[in-house]
Order: sequence, then structure tokens, then C-alpha cells
Amino acid sequence: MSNSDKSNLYTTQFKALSNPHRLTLFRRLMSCCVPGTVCNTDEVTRICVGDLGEGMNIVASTLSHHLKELNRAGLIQMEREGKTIQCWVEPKVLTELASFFAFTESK
Amino acid sequence: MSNSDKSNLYTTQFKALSNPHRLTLFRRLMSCCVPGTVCNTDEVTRICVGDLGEGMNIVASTLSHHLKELNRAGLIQMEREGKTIQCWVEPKVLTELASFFAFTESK
DNA sequence: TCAATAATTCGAAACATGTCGAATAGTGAT
DNA sequence: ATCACTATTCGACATGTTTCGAATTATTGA
Repeated sequence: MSNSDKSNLYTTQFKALSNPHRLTLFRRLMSCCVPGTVCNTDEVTRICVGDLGEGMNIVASTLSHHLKELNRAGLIQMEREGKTIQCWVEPKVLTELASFFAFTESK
Repeated sequence: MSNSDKSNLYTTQFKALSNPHRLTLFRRLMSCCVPGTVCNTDEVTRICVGDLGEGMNIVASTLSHHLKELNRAGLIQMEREGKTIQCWVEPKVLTELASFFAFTESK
């Protein structure tokens, strides 16, 4: 992956997290992590679309749109499971984003 | 700081980093870090506004607007030094953003 | 096959953002 | 005081984003 591709990915990911509703959704899915540790690969939280939007004041189509954005940005995964669609965060996504702020990379 | 204030700060900061020009500016200022380590507090890179925009295809007023956004988001500091205005990144900003992705926080 | 549930797609309206050029303001030197 | 240099503010325009409701698709069970 070229440097400009990496930059594009970061801007896309940060844009996805720049909306309050999307940040809320992402944080709900991030809760697979034990405080003070890196995410446990073996126990990733999976939540279906409907449950994810629970208590958020948005209609289904808006929720769907936001999850699609998070997915397009590579921040969350989505997979149909019977009648529902399950969502989760791959731990690698978190470690890579953390490393963006921790290390110098070429400009 | 309340949880919703923290969320607002994060969305503001991610929004600031979601623009390609602003991400480029931020990364130029991030280069105070030694690869594989946390930023060195004693040697923060300071670059003036004009030099920061060097080689980016934007006019001065646009550059100024973007730096103001980064500053409003708390991502960069700005200080007049004679005829120029110097910009830099406080290392604490980087460690706090890295920790967002490394740890679980309350939803 | 039909109905119920879960979720997506589409189009439209309101709102926010990125960009520029022109005008303005601060600083230091002549 | 005036000039050159550095940077910001302002207004305008084009482009993107957020949101909703209505229509559509996918899946399962009766």
C-alpha cells in the first residue's frame, strides 16, 4: 500500500469517526476490549444492526447509512446471520489506529 | 470532563483529521516523534504557517482556515514569534488519541 | 405462498464544509 | 510613516453530509 493510499485510508477512517452517531456505534462495538489491555482476538463482541441502534434517536435508514460508512472505512465488519446482520470490530483495526498516533511515519 | 464532552472532543478531533490537507499538516508537525517511541517532550518540532503549507496546493487563506480548525480541535498549538506564527503538536495529544483505540472506555 | 421481521436503497430537503479572492491586521526594517 | 512580509478574516459559491420517509430486498416461520 502506497503512502498516499494509507493517508486516504486514515482520512476516510477519521471522517467515519467524526460523526457523533457513528462514534457511538463504533464505541459500542469496541467494548470487546478489557480495560488497560489490547483487544482479545478470541472474544469479539458481535451485535446486530437493530440492537446497535437501540436508544439512539435515529430511524433505521439513517442507522443503516452510518453502519455502511463505518464498514466502507474498514472500521467494522458486517455479516448476515439468519434474519439479522451482525457487526463487529476487528482488533487489528484498533491497534493500527493507535499506532498512527504512537509512531512517526513518513510524511 | 463528562463522557459526552469527551465524545464531543473526539468527534471534533477526528473531524479535523478527516480532511486530507489537514491530515498532511498534522503529520508534518507530528514528526517530532522518534520511530517506535513516544514523543520526546523536550524536542517538539515548531514550524511556521508559511513553511507548513509548502508544496500543498492551497492558497494562504485556506491554509489559515485549516490550521485554525486543527487548533480549535486542540490538536495543534499556535503562537506568534515575530513576523511568523509557529505551530506545534503537544505530545500529550498523541498519547491521548492513541489511548482511545487501545483501551475500553465507558460508552 | 403469505405475512412478519430485519435491514437496505433511493430521492429530497436542510445543513455543513472546502475553497478562493479581496480586504484587513500585525511585525520589523528602511 | 511607509513598505514588504506574514498571516487572518470575510463573503460567496460549489460540493458534501445528515437525515427522513417511502419503497424494496432478504430471511424465516405459519
